Amino acid sequence: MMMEKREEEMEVAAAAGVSPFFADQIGGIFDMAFDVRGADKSSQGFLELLGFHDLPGPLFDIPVPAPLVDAAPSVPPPESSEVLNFPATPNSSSISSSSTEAATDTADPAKPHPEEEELGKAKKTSGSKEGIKKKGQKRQREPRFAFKTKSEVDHLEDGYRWRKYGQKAVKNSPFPRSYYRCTNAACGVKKRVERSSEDPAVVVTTYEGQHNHPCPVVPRGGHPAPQPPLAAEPAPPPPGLGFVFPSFQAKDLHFPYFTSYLPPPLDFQHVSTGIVASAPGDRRPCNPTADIPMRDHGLLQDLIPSDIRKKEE
DNA sequence: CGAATTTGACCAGCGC
DNA sequence: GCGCTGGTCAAATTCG
Repeated sequence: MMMEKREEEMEVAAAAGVSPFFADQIGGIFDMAFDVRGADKSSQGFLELLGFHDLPGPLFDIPVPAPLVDAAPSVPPPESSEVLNFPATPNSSSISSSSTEAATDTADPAKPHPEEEELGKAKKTSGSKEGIKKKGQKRQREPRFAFKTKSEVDHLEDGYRWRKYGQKAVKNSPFPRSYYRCTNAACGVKKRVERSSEDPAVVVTTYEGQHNHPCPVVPRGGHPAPQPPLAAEPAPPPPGLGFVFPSFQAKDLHFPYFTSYLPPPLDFQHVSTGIVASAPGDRRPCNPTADIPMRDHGLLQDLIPSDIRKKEE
């Protein structure tokens, strides 16, 4: 319906914004964008939103021969941004992202804070744990962003543990949409996973909210991801999604045109082997790669490399 | 036995 | 107001 419409629009816009960079600069391997509406763009970069606060230099240098998921149009949508994304799970070969529903305007002073929303989240049945939403108050949404991944598995490993709490059939799609919530009781992050009706091989994952805790990082069915040496210096859980790259080494990854941000959540162990946190010390639990001094350009800094920004300026 | 998943029901929001 | 769809709950079921 309308939500669907909106989502479609967002996705299109996302795809549109991506291509120029990805298609030309990295062979069109990745094609993604994030919807960070609702986030404070002026003070919080996308990576920060994700939990990537201190990212190291050139991030990735992944020889990814995989095909791209989406073709890339050209005019970047005004409100969507693009960010790298990577194959995450075994079988995933390529990724693309798309912004999704507008995370409702957190800018609107009249509307409650995301946190408030959590509390006020309407629970139909009275006595809900989550509280009761005030009447007439629109449901507030956390900033969201989505990305597409060409993968055989629906649920991509991102280092966090998720509990599935629902599944719904999606209109105009033969594939159901699954709803997951972070298993950390204090963490309200959610994510939706669905397959693209257009390309069944493509999994669309939409994250909503930010993790407020360190990631458990214990990739399913595998060796625990090499955790950064945090023991001596436990990093506080970043107010971001805190996506994880359980087992990849930043130096092994390099994306010339996207050196100031990291891609979202994904398990790189199947993309690049032998990967380890690139540097000890100041590392967050879920983003072993981290150290890139980031200037505050708001969302822009996360999306467009400085040299590109200069050109555009 | 606890945790995770499945699944039907219910509610909110939106367009008509 | 009605119908449709997305999103969430929670009981039942399955899994480890």
